[in-house]
Amino acid sequence: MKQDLRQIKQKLFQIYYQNLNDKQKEAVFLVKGPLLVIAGAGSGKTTVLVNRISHLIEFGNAYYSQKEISASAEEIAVLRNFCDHPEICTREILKPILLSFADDACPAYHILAITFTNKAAGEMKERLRKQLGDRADEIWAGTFHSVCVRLLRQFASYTQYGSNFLIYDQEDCKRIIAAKMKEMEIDTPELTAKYVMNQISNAKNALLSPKEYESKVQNSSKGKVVAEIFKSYQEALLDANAMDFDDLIAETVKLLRDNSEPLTWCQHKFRYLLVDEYQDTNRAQYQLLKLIAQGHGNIMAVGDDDQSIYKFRGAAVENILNFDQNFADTKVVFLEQNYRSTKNIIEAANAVIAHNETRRGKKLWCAQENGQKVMLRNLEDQEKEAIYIAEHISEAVMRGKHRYKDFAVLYRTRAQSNALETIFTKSGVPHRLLAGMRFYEHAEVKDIIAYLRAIACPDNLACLLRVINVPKRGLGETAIKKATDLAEAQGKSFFEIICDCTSYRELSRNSSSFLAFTKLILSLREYAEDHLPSEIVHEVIDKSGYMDTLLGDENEERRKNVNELISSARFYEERSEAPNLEGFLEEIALVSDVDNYDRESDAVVLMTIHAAKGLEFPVVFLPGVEENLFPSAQSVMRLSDLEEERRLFYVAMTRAKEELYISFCKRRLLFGKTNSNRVSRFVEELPDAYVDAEYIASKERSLSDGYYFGQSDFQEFAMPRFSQAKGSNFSQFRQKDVSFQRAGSSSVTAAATPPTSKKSEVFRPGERVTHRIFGDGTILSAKSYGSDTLYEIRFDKAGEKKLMATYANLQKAK
DNA sequence: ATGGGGCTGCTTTTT
DNA sequence: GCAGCCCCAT
Repeated sequence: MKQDLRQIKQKLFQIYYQNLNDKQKEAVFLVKGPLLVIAGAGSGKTTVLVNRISHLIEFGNAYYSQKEISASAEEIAVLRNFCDHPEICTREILKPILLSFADDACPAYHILAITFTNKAAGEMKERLRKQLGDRADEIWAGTFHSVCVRLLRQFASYTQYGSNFLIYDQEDCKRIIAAKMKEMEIDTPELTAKYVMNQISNAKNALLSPKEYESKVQNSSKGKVVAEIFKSYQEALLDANAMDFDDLIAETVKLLRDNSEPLTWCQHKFRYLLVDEYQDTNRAQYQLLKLIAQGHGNIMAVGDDDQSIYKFRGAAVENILNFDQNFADTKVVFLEQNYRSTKNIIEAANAVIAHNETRRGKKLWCAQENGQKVMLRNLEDQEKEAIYIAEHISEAVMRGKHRYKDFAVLYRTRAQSNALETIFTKSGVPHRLLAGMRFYEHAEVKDIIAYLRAIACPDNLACLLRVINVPKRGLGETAIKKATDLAEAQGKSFFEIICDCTSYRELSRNSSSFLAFTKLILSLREYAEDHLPSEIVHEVIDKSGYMDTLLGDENEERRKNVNELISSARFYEERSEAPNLEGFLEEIALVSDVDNYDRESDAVVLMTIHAAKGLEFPVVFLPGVEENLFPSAQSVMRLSDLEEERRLFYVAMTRAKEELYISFCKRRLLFGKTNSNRVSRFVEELPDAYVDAEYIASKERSLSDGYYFGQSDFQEFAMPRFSQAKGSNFSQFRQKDVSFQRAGSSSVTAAATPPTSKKSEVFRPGERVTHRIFGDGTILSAKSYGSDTLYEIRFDKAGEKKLMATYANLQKAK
């Protein structure tokens, strides 16, 4: 009987979550102990995370609980009846019953959910709020960095830092490193600030202190120099009471590793851990999770080893590959059903990623129809490629098949966006370029923020130095050097010294400039005491003289960005209970970008593949799929790098829901040089069965100079693009590609012989014709354009169109 | 102290 | 092809 009741309980939970598939349910029900969820692209992992959290809060371990359940025979009969008739079970009916099975339900404030982006955290909170109401706000949901900041401020007394420490971004850090290197007179050309910064970041990810790092690199002269820079860099940060992004994690690990009180606090506070995008965690982040999960072991990691594309930033794929070794008694659930894409796309992506050796091994499947094959296209150069994409989009929009916002163009490097943007603008295709530059990285924005920081903490040298001569106040390098030297010698802060500059003979020459600056900062600080952040920004621009640098037509973009900053301050003020400058600065330190991807606006999206991770689009274009570009030239030397490129390609492919267009060029202008690259090896890995390799090499008649009309005409001259598909299969395409390689760049066009396009038949007004895409129609007019003819045709279904005869490929209607 | 001119060197970047 | 850096002339 008991056994029976347990089965009934489980069956009822199965019904309650009938919108999830079996694997997803498994990931929701297995709440105790370590769980690894390998979630393929488009497999509904956010749904799983959200449902798991609300399940934890409402039912705890109810599903697998061995807890005694008491029920009368009557009650059991009722429940059994529900089991037999799932169709009558609404969630409202089931919920009170299931609540009576709850075991060890977990209050929301005992749950820690970690994501990688603020956006992901926001989306998760949003969905949780829908399911749980206000309770959702008690969940600790945030990025690794924001969670660490919270802990570090709370337990600052255990660290070397004050609780109001600053967070330096990469640019701040690079400046400091570059300055230190200059100071140390390092002139080894291969030791760039960038390289050193990377080394230091790696060391911090490996939780090495400057000292430990030094002893590790004893037998490398380069390493020894880096160790020196690392040491003085770390001292500079500590002096300024500042941490870089890597410190936020590493310092938290140290805090919990070396102090039992904060550790115990965390372990009691966070009874359940959930980590999203686990494949992107680094070694320090793993250590952090390990520390917190120690004891209860309730950690759930969701991720996809095949989508690990941030190794260059320190992500350790091993974390997800070895999760079951790192956490004892791990259960693993594979989410392999893809709800996003059609079969051809999924199968093609599966085939490509199967070439990777270092992976768990997973095969996506989908219940959707085959859909269109993956379209492959070869073009002359990046401009023709961009025109091809623009045209295709225009035509599809014109035919009413898609809207602009259904399209995404994803590329490997940002440099590729130029050609695309230019052509899109010329041809009137509405588009938005994503992440051109991150908002908070614009110099004008950073300048103003530095002012704000200088106001909030006038003893912070870096902020003062950034703004002391912006706009120009006649305080150059030498004047500043004198003041910093004095500060050091006197054991006073830089700000104190320059306030008191009349007392020092060395500073007398610049004393009026120094005083003007200190007066400015002091008055701004006074102003800040009783004004809102947005007002302070205004005041800063007004009183500092920064306004002058924003005037004029050429500075429109800068003005826009400053206004954007003011808007974000206002936005912060609206949401915050007690808005103040410190709060605003805290918020923007960990938010790199105003999330400006507006799904609603009807425009084609252009972005890097990295930026597209996690997103999906009905139609995806992947331009520039060529050797040396994708995979990038630097990545082909090492297998692990090449495999990361393949994962990137896999991520790109799996963004597409319905249609995927891959293209590559015969010639490509990159870094001011024209190259001829072979088609990417990844394309060769696509099985013929899923690919439509229409190969219209130099038959870019449509793309020849004569074709390209101005903005408004452009969309009118539609033409079928895939009319030559018959008879050109993929293998054939490969052969042609080889011959092109041998021919060299001079005879590119010659080697790539187009399929012969026979001269079109001539039609007269009134005649019935058939078009491959638009179907049957009647010719309205025929005008001669040089050697070609422009038809006006009224199609029965597609409406009136203007088409050029040679491109339209019209047939006499039957 | 500052601005212009030549030189280099270049992926990807959730925080 | 262009941005960011360094050096030199003002």
